[in-house]
Amino acid sequence: MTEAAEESRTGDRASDRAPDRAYVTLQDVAREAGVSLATASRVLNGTSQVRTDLRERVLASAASLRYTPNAHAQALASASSTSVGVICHDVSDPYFAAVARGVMTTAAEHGMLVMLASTFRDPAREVEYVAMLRAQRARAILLIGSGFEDREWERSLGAELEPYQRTGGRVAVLSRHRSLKVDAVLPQNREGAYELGRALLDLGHREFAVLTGPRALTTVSDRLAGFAEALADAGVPLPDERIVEAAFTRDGGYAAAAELLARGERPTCVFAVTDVMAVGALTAFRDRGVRVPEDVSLAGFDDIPIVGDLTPPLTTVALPLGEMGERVMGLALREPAGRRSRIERIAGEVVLRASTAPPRAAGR
Amino acid sequence: MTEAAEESRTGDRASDRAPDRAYVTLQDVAREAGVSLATASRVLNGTSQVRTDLRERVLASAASLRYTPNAHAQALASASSTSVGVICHDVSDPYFAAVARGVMTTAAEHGMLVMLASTFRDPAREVEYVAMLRAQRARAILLIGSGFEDREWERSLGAELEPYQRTGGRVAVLSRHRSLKVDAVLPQNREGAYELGRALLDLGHREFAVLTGPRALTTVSDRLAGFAEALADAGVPLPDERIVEAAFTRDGGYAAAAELLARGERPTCVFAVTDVMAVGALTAFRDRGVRVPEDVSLAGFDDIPIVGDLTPPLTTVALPLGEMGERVMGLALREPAGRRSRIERIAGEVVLRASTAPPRAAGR
DNA sequence: GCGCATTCAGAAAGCGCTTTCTGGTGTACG
DNA sequence: CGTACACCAGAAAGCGCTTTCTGAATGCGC
Repeated sequence: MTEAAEESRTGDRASDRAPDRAYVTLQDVAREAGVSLATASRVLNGTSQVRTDLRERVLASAASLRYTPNAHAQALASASSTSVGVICHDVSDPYFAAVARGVMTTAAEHGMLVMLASTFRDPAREVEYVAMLRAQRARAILLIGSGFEDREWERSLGAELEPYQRTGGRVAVLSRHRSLKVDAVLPQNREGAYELGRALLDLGHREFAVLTGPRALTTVSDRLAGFAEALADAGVPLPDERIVEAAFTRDGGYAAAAELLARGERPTCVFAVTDVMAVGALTAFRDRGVRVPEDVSLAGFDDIPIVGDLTPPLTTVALPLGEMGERVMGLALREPAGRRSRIERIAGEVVLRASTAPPRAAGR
Repeated sequence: MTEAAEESRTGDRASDRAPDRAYVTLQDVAREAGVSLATASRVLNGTSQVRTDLRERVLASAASLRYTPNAHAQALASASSTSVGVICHDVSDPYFAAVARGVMTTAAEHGMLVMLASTFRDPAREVEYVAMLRAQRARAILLIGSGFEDREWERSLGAELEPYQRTGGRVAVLSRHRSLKVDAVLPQNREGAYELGRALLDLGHREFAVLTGPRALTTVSDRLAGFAEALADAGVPLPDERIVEAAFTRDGGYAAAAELLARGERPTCVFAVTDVMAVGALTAFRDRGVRVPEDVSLAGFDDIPIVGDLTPPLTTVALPLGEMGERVMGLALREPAGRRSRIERIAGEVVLRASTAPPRAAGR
């Protein structure tokens, strides 16, 4: 308190009334308005009625002092926070970027701030971020991006999430996470892939290959299973050597396509489990003089914004990415309805574009 | 304190020792370890020496109770926060996504959480977000994305930022913001565009058009100025009707290219001020049967990851987007060196790809 | 006109931490 | 053997808010 004296001393030559160093606190506002702390708080939060003249004095002094409440103090005192956490694999992946856009739109509508974390596909980091977001008392935690089918990982993630939920935290996921009892938005990966398979069969293809990411990712295994099922139902084989596994990225797609050609495989149609991988595959084919769709048809999954601008535009299974983000955020923000976790299924729609065509008569 | 009794009462039938409803607090850890609050805090933060046996007891009970510190309480008590705010126009724009990736990498290295806000190019929202981040006592605020050349906006943004900085907040920007006294990472837009212009002139082009975003964006005006200067230096005209302004997005690029053709203009070379616009333009040309580069050469700016996968791959001015994100985050985290704002300039490098070629002899 | 319900402002008790300040040991030194 | 000094654990004072609790006015009914 001796400092207060000093402050006004040094301050009398400084700018008008701005405290030279420290933040403006609610206390300052109350003092300037000549009311108590409690009253100032009530006015600013509209918590309860306050006589009009006091009300206006508080508002005026808050404005003139450029008061900003300390969100940490508010969070601490009211045990509620105004931010949500979102964990994804990589913001720069167009799939996540599109979903994140939807998430942020809905968050903004609710006045929420989004804390975004990228795990760069490191499961350990995912668990770590959950802990950080828990520490921040995030209102909700959103897990965007495929789960891993890995017992140990599920266990440690669950161990972080469970106490968080028990103390009132909301959790919602996009994509399937086995064994996580949480609200979820589930793109119908299996069904979408099945229908894509059907559509490609209808075009006349019988020689398929698949470029895939790590099968431990639920998204990968679901899409793979759906596609394989479509072929199986039609009695069309999908030999193991026609399934090439690589990183779940553009470069992975490039590498997988290159590997496929290097193996001497010449399918008439290639399915990349994500558009991002398909983009890489497309370039790999181009670099090696394999024309799409004349020499090989190519299809992806997701309908990320760029695929319509590729040459040729990519056949894919369209998912409403932005809407998915909005819905998962919405789920997390809405009051939980009882003990059961809510599930929202999102259907994918096969969109045939110029990257797929009937196979050439000779089959090459 | 009467509750404590009740708690152990209700707790004796419940799960092992987990408090049924509330968070585990440092108090709980201290009690379980049989030490004082202060000691527990010191152990967990390594603030000062603590006798080994006490140390271990604290660590053990923290682990067994799955204690997570309340970040708000920490922030309040220590007046320092562990999160930084990032404001961009739109996460789903590949340019921002790439920069954001770099930002998050560096943030993660420093154990910082990133609060990401998208303004969707609404200046008012930008100011609003600064206020929110100020309330959150973010360690630093990063403004990613072009500034506006708009006096009123600058004034109100400055009014939010100034008190924030005065109370110890760091601010760093990517792109030029007139009149903001802050640390900055500045891509050399003008110089890059100048050199791109030179390179295109060297290919033999003399008939140019430019597809541009709103000129109030500093990034746009800088690139436009640099490009125009290169042409002027070579005595090549750039008539107004060859400059088409549209939204700063992929769709804007599409619309601008369509408009250019609709005007009956037939330049031999088109410069889109960003790759994102160039992507749209490329599709517009394709849709209208204008071949790139046979009928018209097309160049962009930024070198976003996708452009190498387009057909044809796009000539552009490459910027190290990820690195730019890392550097702006680094600037914000590093101790300010005196009163002066630090500037880091980032040079762009012209990358000629297949989307540009010498003009056809006849000039169409 | 008096008692009681009803408003509404202020006092004060936390929220869960960090960080002084205080005081009790143990060791080294005169 | 007593004093000085480290060293380190605990007590307690906040950090800036929200929210109960308290109490002083006011308005109303009978």
